[in-house]
Amino acid sequence: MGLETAALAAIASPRRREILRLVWREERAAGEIHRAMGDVTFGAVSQQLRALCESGLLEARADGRQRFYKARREAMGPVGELLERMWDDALWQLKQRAELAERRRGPRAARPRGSRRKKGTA
Amino acid sequence: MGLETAALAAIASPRRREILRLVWREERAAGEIHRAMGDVTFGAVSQQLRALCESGLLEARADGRQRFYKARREAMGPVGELLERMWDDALWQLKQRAELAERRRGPRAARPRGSRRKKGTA
DNA sequence: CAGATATTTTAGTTATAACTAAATTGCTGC
DNA sequence: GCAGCAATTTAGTTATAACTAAAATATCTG
Repeated sequence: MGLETAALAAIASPRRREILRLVWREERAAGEIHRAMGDVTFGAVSQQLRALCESGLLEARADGRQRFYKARREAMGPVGELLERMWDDALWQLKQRAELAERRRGPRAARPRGSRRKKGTA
Repeated sequence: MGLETAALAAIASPRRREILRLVWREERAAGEIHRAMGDVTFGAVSQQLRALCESGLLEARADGRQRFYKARREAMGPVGELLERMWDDALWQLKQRAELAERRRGPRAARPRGSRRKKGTA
């Protein structure tokens, strides 16, 4: 099997790189991942987890009310090696941190304006 | 020197990958690159060339009214090796082609609405 | 200088990614 | 069943990337 384009898209985003690093060697529950990331809502993390699953880069396992995620390293091919090299590189770590800090000033407000629909009451 | 984040962003985009491939081993004029790509305006190509230069992945050389671009392979580190492996992979090539075709149905219309300003006549 | 050619730049548009807050779903234990 | 926690989903927002068409810039040629 060759290289996955999904893997390239994944590693282009600091946020997704952060998730991948957390679940690279051992599975973690969604909430645990969220807590480890800070400054982003649970919902946002859940969305990224779904995207990563759908492109085959993560696998999920349900246990009780928790869901455990783990990287599918074999699906990433050479891109995986690249990631590992990155994480071992001290200089790189600084850069990644800086980029994440920038991203935190991204889409911010999204303040609610109208009333919320109730789906079940139609 | 370590890995450049810019390189990751570059290889995540099929369009920029295409440009990089064209100027990987030998320099090419902007127009030549544009003609080789098809289905995109010269302006769009020029913008991508600028972005790639600014992130240090290409170098430019002016000669008469032409501008020649060439990849700065040494700035890409391990990402460069990854790209080379991709281009040698037949399966990958099919995928890349498909993705470019999709991207061609991206931002399309941009039809003009108002009159254009004339900068020099103020 | 006028015209042709090569490229860049600008202004505006569309599509999309990433996000938030709130609602919803699913499981557990009382 | 209902309260409570974990996680997901939804609807709407903001920021941004990629693009087009037109205008501008620069260089060469007669």
